[in-house]
Amino acid sequence: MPELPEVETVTQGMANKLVNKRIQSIKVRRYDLRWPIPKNFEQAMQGALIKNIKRRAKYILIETDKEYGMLWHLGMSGRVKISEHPSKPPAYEKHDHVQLILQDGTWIRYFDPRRFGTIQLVKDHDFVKNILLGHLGYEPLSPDFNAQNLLKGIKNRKSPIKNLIMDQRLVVGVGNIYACEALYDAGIDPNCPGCEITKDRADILCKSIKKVLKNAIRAGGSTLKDYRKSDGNLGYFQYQFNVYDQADKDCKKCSVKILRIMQAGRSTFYCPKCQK
DNA sequence: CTTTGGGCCTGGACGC
DNA sequence: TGCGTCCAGGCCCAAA
Repeated sequence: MPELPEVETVTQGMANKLVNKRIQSIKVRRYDLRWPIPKNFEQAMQGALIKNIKRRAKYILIETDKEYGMLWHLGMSGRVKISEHPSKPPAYEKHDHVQLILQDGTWIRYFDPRRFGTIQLVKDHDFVKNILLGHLGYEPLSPDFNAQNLLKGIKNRKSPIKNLIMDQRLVVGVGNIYACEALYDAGIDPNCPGCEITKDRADILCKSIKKVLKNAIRAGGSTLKDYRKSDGNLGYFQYQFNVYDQADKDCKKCSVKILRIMQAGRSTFYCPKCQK
């Protein structure tokens, strides 16, 4: 379920546990992810010192002192398991595809049933070229993502606004859940064509996207501690959705039933009365 | 150029 | 218990 808040939470959790530690051993159990893990992955990362871990869009970038760093993407079902304390790793579970063990005994695993995610090797040059300056749009929590720039991106588009805010080329990290939640918060009909969004409403939508994502990150940060104690998974937490997956339930503001429709092959949930 | 739809995978929920 | 169908949080790519 990783959207930006989940990836941010996972990234922070990994940074806390891994930075300034050295990789002692690596095991790739399955190479055939969405894009295959390179054949030289184990050899390339063996003995690497992890220097820094950061997020860009829904990618996790792990910088090392070697020629290559790592780029992780969780796809639809990817999770990161990490030991609470340095310890011997437990038996592998099905879908544990990659394991790293650090010199202090901390272990970390990439788990992904659907294998829509990936782990790649990247050089610093690639980080910039492919990720930072690639097709990816604004980071939603940065000041660059504002009403003016949002409007510029949608004013000539006929697509529904919901699909536009999920387009990585405009703004990154907003997936199906938070697109629905942000539009509900903003009181905007997800069907509204981009070209019909006014400057004032673009400003409201921008603020709603930031608000919803920040709230989710905060929720992740607080429940993360509890959850990690139990089973070591990072970034999967309960979040109280107002509309997502709430079809036929009463809108919290007006009690009208929440609708579920399909847009570009994805489910959209919204309140037909509060969202115009 | 924009927009739509299919595909990648596995697994869980549901109806019969 | 089993079997079929639908659906799922991302993303790319071909086709219209």
